[in-house]
Amino acid sequence: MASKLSTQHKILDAAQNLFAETGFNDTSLRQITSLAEVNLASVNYHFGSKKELIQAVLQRYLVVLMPRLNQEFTRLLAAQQPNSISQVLSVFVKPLLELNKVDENGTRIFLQLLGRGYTDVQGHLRWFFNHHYGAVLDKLVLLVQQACPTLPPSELFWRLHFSLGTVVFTMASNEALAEIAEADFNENVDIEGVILRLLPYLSAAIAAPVPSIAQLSQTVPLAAGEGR
Amino acid sequence: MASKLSTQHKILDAAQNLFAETGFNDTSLRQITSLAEVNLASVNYHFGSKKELIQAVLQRYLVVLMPRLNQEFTRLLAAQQPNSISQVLSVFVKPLLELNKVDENGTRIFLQLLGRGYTDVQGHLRWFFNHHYGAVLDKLVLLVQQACPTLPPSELFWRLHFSLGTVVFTMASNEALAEIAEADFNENVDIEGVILRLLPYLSAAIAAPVPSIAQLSQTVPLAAGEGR
DNA sequence: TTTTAATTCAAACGTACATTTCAAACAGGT
DNA sequence: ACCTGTTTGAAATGTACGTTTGAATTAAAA
Repeated sequence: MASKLSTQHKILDAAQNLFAETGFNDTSLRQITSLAEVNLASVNYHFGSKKELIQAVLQRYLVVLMPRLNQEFTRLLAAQQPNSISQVLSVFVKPLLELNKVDENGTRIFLQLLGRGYTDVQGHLRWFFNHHYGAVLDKLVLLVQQACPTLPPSELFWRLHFSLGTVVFTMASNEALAEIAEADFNENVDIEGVILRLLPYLSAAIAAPVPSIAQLSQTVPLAAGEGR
Repeated sequence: MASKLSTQHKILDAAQNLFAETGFNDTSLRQITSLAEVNLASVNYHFGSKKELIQAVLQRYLVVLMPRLNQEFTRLLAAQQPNSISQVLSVFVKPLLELNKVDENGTRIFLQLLGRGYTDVQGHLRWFFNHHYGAVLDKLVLLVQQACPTLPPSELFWRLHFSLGTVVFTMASNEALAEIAEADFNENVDIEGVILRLLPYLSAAIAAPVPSIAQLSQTVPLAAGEGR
């Protein structure tokens, strides 16, 4: 402990925590450098710009997580019989929790950052992500398709994004949620506990039956032209 | 068409669209007033501050939506036999779509604003919301409890927040998702379509079976002390 | 018409931001 | 010790922000 960290490392540590908590645009370089106890100019010296700092913060986790996920996906794809949706989602757990080796609270921080990347207006992040790791995600889509062969591709697309929303939002408000859960239900709720609760929820959600139009209009008797 | 709108109305219309698209903090009063074609100072004259403008934008929808939801919840609670989770979630659809009478695209805009309220750092919004409409949400919790009597209260708590995350995140990134869906699947993805897709997903998710510890460690053979 | 209040307007205020600059401090190799 | 390239430091640049001000304009009341 208390080992001498490089300026770059101190910046990355401070930046990730502030980014996760406040978002990318609402965190200033002044907040980062003052928390990191480094000079303001050192961010631009070491990373070039705020934009590149954001990418560097994410990259630190992505270079660990994505090869691990890729390896797991490849293993599952090689199986003879198709995997269940529950099996597919389960392979996320270990690689995600191993991010705690990159940094204390790494799992939570990374997932929060991921959420920020989607909700904040950061077009460069989406490009950065898809460009570097699009192939890995294609394997995931393929696995889910095999697990849920009756699901139309567009429905699968939406449900995967619904699920991303579940995870990302949960991690973003993790602190508040854990407090309430602890106060109201006397429950120990660390990040691993939340992830394990997510699995059955997401499995059932992704594999939910697709109702026909007829079934829909039965439960939701909505006249056409409801809008103005 | 082309009717003379009041300055306040023009500000609200411009503000809601920019807020929904870019977020609260990343939208400046200068963008708003220039889109509304009014003077910069008129925002502070009519609404007092940017913070109060944000609340006014949301309030325009909440005063329509929440009494409608309250009425639906009360009706369901009066039923003799408990309602299914699908029935409970279905009552959201009509009130939400009726927001299109408040403003063209009102449903989409309101849900996006709701998402922004949770992901942007806007503590005053969370207080504002819970303080004014907390009682309505309590009825929802009661209805879901009745629909899923085997679900432990703590699990229900988590799943409702998971579901909130799904909706909020989906709406926050609605634009990007709709673009991709249109490009990849040639699908018309209006807000009603997304809502109807959410219903079976959320119904199955909330009512998912709760796996025992034994079942969990079977699918996820994770050694204790995986983190640092 | 005159008076009075409500609204709009251009301009400025003070603050915070990302980024740049250039001199000072530091490092390792010779 | 001396040089050389790397890193840090304090200060300044220019831009954008929310908010305030006070005069000009409009609309309504008397």
